[in-house]
Amino acid sequence: MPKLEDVAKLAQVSKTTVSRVLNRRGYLSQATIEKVYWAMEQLDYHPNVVARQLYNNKTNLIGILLPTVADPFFGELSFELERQLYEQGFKVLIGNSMNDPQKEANYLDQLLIKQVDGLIVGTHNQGLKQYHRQQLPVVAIDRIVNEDIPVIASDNYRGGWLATEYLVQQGVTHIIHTNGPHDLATPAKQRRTAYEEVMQKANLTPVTYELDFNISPTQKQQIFRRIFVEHPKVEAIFASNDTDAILIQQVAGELGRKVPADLLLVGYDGTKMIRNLDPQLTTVVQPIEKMAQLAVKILQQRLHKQATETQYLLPVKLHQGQTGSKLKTRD
Amino acid sequence: MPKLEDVAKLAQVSKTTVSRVLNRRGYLSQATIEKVYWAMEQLDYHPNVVARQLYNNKTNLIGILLPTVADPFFGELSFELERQLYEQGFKVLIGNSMNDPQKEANYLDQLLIKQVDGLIVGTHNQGLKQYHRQQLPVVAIDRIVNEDIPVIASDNYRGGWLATEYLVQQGVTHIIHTNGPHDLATPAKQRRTAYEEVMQKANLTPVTYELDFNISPTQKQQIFRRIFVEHPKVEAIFASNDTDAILIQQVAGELGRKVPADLLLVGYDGTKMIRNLDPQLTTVVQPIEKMAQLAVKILQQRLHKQATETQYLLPVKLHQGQTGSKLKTRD
DNA sequence: TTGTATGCGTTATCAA
DNA sequence: TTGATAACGCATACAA
Repeated sequence: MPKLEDVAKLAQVSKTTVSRVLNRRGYLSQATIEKVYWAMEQLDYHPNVVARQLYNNKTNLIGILLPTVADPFFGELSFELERQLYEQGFKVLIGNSMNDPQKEANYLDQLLIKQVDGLIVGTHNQGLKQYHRQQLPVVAIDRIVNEDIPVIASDNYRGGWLATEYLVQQGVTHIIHTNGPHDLATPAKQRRTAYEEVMQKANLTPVTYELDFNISPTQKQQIFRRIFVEHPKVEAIFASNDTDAILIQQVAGELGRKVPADLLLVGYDGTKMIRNLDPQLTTVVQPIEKMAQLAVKILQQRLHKQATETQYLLPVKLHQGQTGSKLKTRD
Repeated sequence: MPKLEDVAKLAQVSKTTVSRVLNRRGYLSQATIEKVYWAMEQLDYHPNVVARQLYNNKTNLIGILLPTVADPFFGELSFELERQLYEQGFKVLIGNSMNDPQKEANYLDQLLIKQVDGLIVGTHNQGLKQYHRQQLPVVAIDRIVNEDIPVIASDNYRGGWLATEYLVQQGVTHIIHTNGPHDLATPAKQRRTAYEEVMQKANLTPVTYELDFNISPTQKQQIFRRIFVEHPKVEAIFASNDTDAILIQQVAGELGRKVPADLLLVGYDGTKMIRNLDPQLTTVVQPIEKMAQLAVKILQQRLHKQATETQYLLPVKLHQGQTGSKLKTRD
């Protein structure tokens, strides 16, 4: 690999001059500029990024820490984040904690130790005090990590409200909700809060099933079967994500209940992937692209030591497919 | 951020000694070792990775270049690759070319320029001679890039054979196949070859629809509708991937054809995501995890300048769901 | 307009 | 068993 010095020698100038040409700094005569470019081309020279990183004490690397990528929501989120960051000139180091606190801690150690300039986290596990150590700029997505870390989320309360209200308006009364474990500090809990409030306002009894994050689809199916056993009168289910909704639809099918005739179903997330695969699923759509966009913007502010809010809420909307209503919806 | 020198000062030894303790090299008295560890702890010292990279001329970074992550196959592949690489002590830089040659070239420039120690590529665009420049170790997955780059793929011919043969055995005769553009040098073309050979052997007429990679789901649906218009007698479709299969199923439904009663359907890929979402889909399962594993193993060999084969073929199997046969399959 | 010398944080060589 | 020093490749302050 040729280095600055080789170019300098070939162009018969000093390293400094080459560096200047490279970074377009200071005064330079057109003649030398051309000489240097010529030499760089001859040698197929490319600046050594690592050396630059050492000098600038910056890596231009952003770490992304997500619980999983198997869930389409996080898959799409990670994709969008990566795209946005790339456009801003950053490279991305991705870590999937797989909902494993140990694995998350490992990744974090790896990333923190001066490898990344900033961090975007969407992991569940809290208590990671290391986050705000070392002045490392951090932004959280959809997760509350820490007091002084800005959180980007969509309006989960509004999403839960929209979904539940929509079901209530369909005239059904036995509406069940599935959600994550209640001991987790995630904004997604507000979907449940909204669900319960809407239910109570309508004089209905809220019933929430809590599902652990790291259980297999098979185990989930078993829990969903239990819903129908324990609540045979169930008329509608508001699932906390689309994959669960689809699993529920299958389980319902097995048990002889057709959606939406015998069971109304509303999911959550509205990823492109699911909407391509199952466009008829009624679901609350999170603005994933905008969330990623905003996360990157806020991270930039942090990187430039600008002040930021502590929370950002993005609007959601209800995608009315066919699973949430017995009435024929307009096409 | 504390550096080696700070630790040295606090422990009252030289930088060299601290470095020795850090890397367990050379002779050291127990007393100094403990002194140094104590100092490192005091300062919460972590070695500067970038400085190490500069000295060693190695980044421990592997680039992954994939055409898209929206397709579950590549999504799962990228996830598995990342997991395997992480376990081997590598960090991963991911680039999604989005099937855009320009974007791929950009990513490549970024990655090649001495930022990554190796590359795993699964992109479509060939003619990228830069790949084998600079001795950079490269491994290709599911794509033929270049003579001297090892290719990891599953047995696409066998997969196409399994799918087509299975459909032929169902007694149907009008079997249509969808595949990517024929001018692309991908192993996936062998699915088509196998399809055509099996059809001809059975005295049936092969019909293949070619779909561009970067067209929208909506456009794809239109093409699929055309299949039913142009071939009203179609009894079965062997799609080149699962998402297409699912889109076809939807289009068929719209047109009043039920799967499998009025149309047999076999997909390709068998990702966990799709099998969770739609377990009844009959499909050819690619061993994604094993492919990732092997890719990383071969890359390691290349990194250590060991010889490698030029091609590696992994076995596939047919997942018999319910969409590929009118007969009731055993549960 | 261009060049010299120094430092970024680490590791290795050689000497003590 | 330990320490001084050079080197990795680049970019800047300062000098010319």
